Amino acid sequence: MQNFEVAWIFHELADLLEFKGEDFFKIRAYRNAARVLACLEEPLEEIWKRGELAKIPGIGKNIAAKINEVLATGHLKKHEELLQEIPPGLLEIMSLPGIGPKRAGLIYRKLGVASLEELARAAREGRVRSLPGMGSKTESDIIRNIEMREDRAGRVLLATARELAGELAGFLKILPGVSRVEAGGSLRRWQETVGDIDLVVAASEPEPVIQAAVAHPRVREITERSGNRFRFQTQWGISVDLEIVPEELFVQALFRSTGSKAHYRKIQGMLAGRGKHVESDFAGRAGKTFEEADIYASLDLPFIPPELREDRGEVEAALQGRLPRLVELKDIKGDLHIHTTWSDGLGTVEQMAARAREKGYQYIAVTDHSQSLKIARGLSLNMLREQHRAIRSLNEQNGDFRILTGIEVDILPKGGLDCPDELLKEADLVVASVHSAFKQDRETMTARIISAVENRNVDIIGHLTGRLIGQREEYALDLERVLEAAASCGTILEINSSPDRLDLNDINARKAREKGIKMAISTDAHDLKRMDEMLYGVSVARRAWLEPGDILNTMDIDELLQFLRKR
DNA sequence: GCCGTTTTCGGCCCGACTGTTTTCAGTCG
Repeated sequence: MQNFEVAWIFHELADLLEFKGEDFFKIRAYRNAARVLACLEEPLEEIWKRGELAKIPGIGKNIAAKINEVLATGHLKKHEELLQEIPPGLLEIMSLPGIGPKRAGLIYRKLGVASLEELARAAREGRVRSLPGMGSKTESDIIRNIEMREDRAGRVLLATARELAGELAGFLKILPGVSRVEAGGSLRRWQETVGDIDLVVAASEPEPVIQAAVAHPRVREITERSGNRFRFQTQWGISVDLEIVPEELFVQALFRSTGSKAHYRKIQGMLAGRGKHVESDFAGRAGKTFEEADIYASLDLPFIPPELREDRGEVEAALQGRLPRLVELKDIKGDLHIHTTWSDGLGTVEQMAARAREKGYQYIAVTDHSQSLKIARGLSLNMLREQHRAIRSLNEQNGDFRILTGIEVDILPKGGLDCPDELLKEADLVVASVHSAFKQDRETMTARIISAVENRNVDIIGHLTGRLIGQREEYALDLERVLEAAASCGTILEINSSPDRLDLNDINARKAREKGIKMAISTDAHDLKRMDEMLYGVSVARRAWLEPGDILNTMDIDELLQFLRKR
């Protein structure tokens, strides 16, 4: 069992207990445990075998016993019992924005509604507004949010899909007779969500591959099968399409699988114009193998990276020799949005810095939350001063690595920042973000954010649109005006690498680039593990056609400090 | 539930917003 699978049980347990109206602190303890377990770097089973579960911070005697039960039996009795008692659909209802345990309970008791589907129907029929405390606005919010969820039904976050794809590909690769395995499709193009995983396998014989795949613990059943293609359902609810081809056809199969359809068709058309075909002209044979670059080269085109293959002008740019030199993970020299134990992070400043060093970074910026964000233990002004003193003294000890003093300052509902300008001025780097009053109207929200963009002390605007993929829509915002303001003030916009944020997204980041706005790719990490998510931010930047020069944190430390001073 | 200790209980979490009301409960970050 993977750590996050154990964590998930406690996460769900907390939701179930919340529905039952259990003690707040007990629920918080379970939530905290789920978070800590999901962030562990060592496999939980190892810690368990050493008998050191209760040594994990946030895990006491009781939760340790429950983890023991989960690892020994594969499930948790208390969790299963609650699932029997409470319809699982209620948890989904509770996860809708604006609906918590009380309202879900009310909806269940008064309307007999226990699933999203039933709730959508009840809302459309105007039955929800009859409940105390709920009116027509709540009703239309419910409908909108359920529709948003339906839109992405069956789609999963890129990071989740990549994890599963990596595990399956690693497994298939070592089978006898298998020479190459790669994921194609939207996953290879690094789309923010994917509908299913496409794996292309080069193997001498398809049958042994499929037999082995079916035996993999993550695989539930084969759902379709035609020729050399197999579709199966996994334990994670993600479908996998497996295409098994002889090695000489691997590259063309991968190329086709990668798509996008529009890009593929365009290339196909251009090849046809030269009397060529992907299928017949790029099948390898004895002494001759092809790579994707050969397909492009036959059209006198440079290799087009999968992230660009969306038919958004990449073929035309390639024809004119104007393809960007896309930013790469190795261009990144530091992380400019990091939380620590001073606010709601799980790692200390020293730990986060040490990890950054291991990654080969030259710097990080410690940007803990500001005073108003109470739930995240936002730092009081005095604590902030104290933290910055502590960081300066740390910097004196390690000469070749720089920790920037910073803050993620809240952009307050009425505009203005949650920290006086004198203090912001002293910090090396200021990220300003919205964490409250998401439902303001477009005009108010736009003015609010522009007030931060125009503040001379603000360097970067964090997660600009506030969306959480599949969970929360972006707030109402005149993006065009915000971009204009950022361009004219030289304010930097963040590409937040969190797999459920990816905010700015590819489209908006490309717009920003066209306006000459610089961007910072940051993880917003709250623990060591999530510092690894930088690659997802980089993938957004690549899909947005960004080059190293567009990105603030590709700068060396000296260049960065000079740049920040001049702003 | 966990944690820490002033060592076995008391503290941990709080203010603002929203949609509904007409004074506030529920939700959120």
